[in-house]
Amino acid sequence: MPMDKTFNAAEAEARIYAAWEKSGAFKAGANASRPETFCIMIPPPNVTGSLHMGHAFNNTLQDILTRWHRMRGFDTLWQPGQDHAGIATQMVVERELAKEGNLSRREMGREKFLDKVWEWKGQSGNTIINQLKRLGASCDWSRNAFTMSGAPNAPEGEEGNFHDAVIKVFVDLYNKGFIYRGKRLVNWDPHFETAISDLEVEQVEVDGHMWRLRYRLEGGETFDYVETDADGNETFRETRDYLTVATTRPETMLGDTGVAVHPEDARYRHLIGKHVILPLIGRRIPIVADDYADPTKGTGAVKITPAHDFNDWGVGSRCGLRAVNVMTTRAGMWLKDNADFAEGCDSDGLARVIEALDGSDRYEARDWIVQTATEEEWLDGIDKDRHMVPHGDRSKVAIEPYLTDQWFVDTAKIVGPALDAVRDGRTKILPEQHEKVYFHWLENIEPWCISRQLWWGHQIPVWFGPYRADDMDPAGGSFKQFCAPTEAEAVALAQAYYGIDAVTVGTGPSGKMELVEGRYVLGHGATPTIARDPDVLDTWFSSGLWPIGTLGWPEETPELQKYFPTDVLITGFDIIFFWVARMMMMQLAVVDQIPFHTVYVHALVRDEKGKKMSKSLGNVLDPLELIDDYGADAVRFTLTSMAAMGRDLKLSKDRIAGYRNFTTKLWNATRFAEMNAALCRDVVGTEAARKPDAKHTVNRWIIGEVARVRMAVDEALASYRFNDAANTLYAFTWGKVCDWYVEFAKPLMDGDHAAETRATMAWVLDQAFILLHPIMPFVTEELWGLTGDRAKLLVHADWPDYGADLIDENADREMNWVIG
RNA sequence: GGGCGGUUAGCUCAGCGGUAGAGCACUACGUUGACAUCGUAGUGGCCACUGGUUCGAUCCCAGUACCGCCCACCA
Repeated sequence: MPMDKTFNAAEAEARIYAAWEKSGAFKAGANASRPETFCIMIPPPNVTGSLHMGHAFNNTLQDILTRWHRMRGFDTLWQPGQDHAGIATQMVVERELAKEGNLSRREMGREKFLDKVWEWKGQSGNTIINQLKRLGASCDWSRNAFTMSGAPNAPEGEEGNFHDAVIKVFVDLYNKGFIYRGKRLVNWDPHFETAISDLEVEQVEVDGHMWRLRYRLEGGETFDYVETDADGNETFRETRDYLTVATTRPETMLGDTGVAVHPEDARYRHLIGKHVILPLIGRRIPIVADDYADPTKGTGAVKITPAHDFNDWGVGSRCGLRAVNVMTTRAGMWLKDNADFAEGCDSDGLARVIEALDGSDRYEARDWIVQTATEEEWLDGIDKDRHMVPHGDRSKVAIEPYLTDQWFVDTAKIVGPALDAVRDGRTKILPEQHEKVYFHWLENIEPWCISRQLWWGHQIPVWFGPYRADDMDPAGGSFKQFCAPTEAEAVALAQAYYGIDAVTVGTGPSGKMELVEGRYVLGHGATPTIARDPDVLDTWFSSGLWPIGTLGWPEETPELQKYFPTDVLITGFDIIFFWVARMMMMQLAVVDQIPFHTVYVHALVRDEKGKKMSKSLGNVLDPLELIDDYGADAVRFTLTSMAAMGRDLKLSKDRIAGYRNFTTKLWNATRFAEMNAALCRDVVGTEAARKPDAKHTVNRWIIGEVARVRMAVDEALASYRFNDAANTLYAFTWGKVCDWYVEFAKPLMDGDHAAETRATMAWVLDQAFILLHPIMPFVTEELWGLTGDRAKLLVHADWPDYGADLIDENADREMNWVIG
């Protein structure tokens, strides 16, 4: 039965993928015939996720490298898995619960909610895996990993030890002094009510206002406000009894504890040390000198709100200003029962703002304050102002700098080795331009806030208890920390610390301290209770351990010994900081080895206008639809051909259609060979891997072309020039084999050269299938199966290594004369 | 404010110290026995601009313009 005229991708792909899996073709070490290993760690997609174009691109490149190495006989592992994605997943599940009219997260409580999340993961967690299979990804799915596997509340079927690895690393880094807890200003997401890291904040330019407020000097004092030009000539003079400050967030004035001016600013320096009276509440706040105040900006005088602004926090600590928090975790105003806030305020003013604003949203408070300032004439003016406002990257709401206790990784202490490894070339980042970005970020690294006020994640393995009498925290107020991998070990630490066995575990640390003979001791009869920190770790803390965690660390598994350090990490530049830099730091800190020797950073897949594809913009191309329409091979080949380093790629359907046609072209060249009994199965004595002994110029020429393309493809892939590999193969297959060789071969199918031509054609096509296989595995697999008895071998096809010795210069010359 | 990238055919993009390349689109012709998801032939470019290096620059260097991105911040 003759071949169909086209490759039926829709029918064949699922069948072929199932056959690959059934044969174990993707298992670690499959087809290994040499000692070298090759290992790629998949960037774990969110377990809530579904395949988008970026995944398709990223995984196509990984699959090409993986298949190429596997075919060459490397002991190969492409390690798959998913990330639990704390905020994203919690968000999705909460939304689902709301849709179904369930209890809210808080109503159902932590344990029940986590059960729901696991349930949800069980239902939809395989979505992305199945989608990756449709792409043709040759991962070893039997090793599929999950960043929450083995967590205490994980259900049946979620065994694994990733959780153990995460907890062990936390404990290790804690004991080494690389992790600490501190009260600091953090980026607070009022929607999710959690701290987030600097990286999870995105600056969004918004139309806003700059309001100028007048703060009266204490005691009705006046001064002459004088402006001068560059030459020192007076340009303006006015007697004032106030200072004007400017702000884009008037509601924060309730937390002001100072006004800063530059120490050299002639307009104000004589006022340093005096006080102004905060409108509304009458708080008396000092005028302080600090370089932060820039005489050229605004009015030169800056209101200082240490509890709600990062810069102001710095000024406050330099100048000894207290921090007054006036907001709730939902960014409403917190004024009632707020002792810090009430301190130093006049009682009438206090009562008034509490009445008007307590509990109200920050933006309502802003409006009220502006309106009141207008009515009471301490609003100096309003300017329209377009400025950047920090937003949560998930919640899309404006974040608030917020004063809380959080856990931090002291990144400065572990960043050195990660910098050195790239500086000395043990790890290369391609394209090189990204190394600069990597260096710049790491050289200026800030402490990493790793605690999140979420439920879905690895709970922080620290239990709090009261301080012992002879070990009081000099700062006071804090709790003794017991950091241990398990509750039992934490209790043991506590027992040792308190010197008694009767330590209980509760929901809040307790145990009374009493003053006895000048020393604090645990109260008579009171037994100390310790309680675990309810917070969880930043998702990236666990995914930062992906390379060792997926290979079984801390156990010395054979896979860990064999495949670590891994070889190449393929990822988009958008997570260099989130993930790559942290994997470098963490692997080096934990096992003192680089996680991979090469980082290939690819560009983003964008829409036709060059915008990042995103659901909210509605400009996404769905790779699965494209696979349905054009076949996985066409999608893969398109992405590969556009994968030039360092430049974003914009997808068009026309282009994909073009590469779908390419698969048809290859298919039909094979069909021609079939009609002429010029396939491997037809050619007696021809083993696909052996070059036929050809005499005719055309045959000698095409054999040389095959050798050339094999060398070019290897060279391209070895240097990660995926587009070169694809375009070389395209030009070879279509431009050389189909346009010229098949045409020249037609008349040779009868006559003296018939046998050698058939053998040559069979060999050429066979080689084309092999060389194309990493990029378009489905159609080549199908063709391979059709053309010979090698179907079962195909997945393990041996990659050829012939070279220049197959090139026949004389044949080249003759053919070039004909082809031109 | 700091940094990075881009500007090449109508469109999307490769490339490169020495007659400018691909795909798509377009034009004309073609039911040749692999393929109309095709074939043959063709149209189409001062390679952003200005200087410099060079025997020679689209390519290297400097600057300009516009576009895009990243980081930091604007009280």
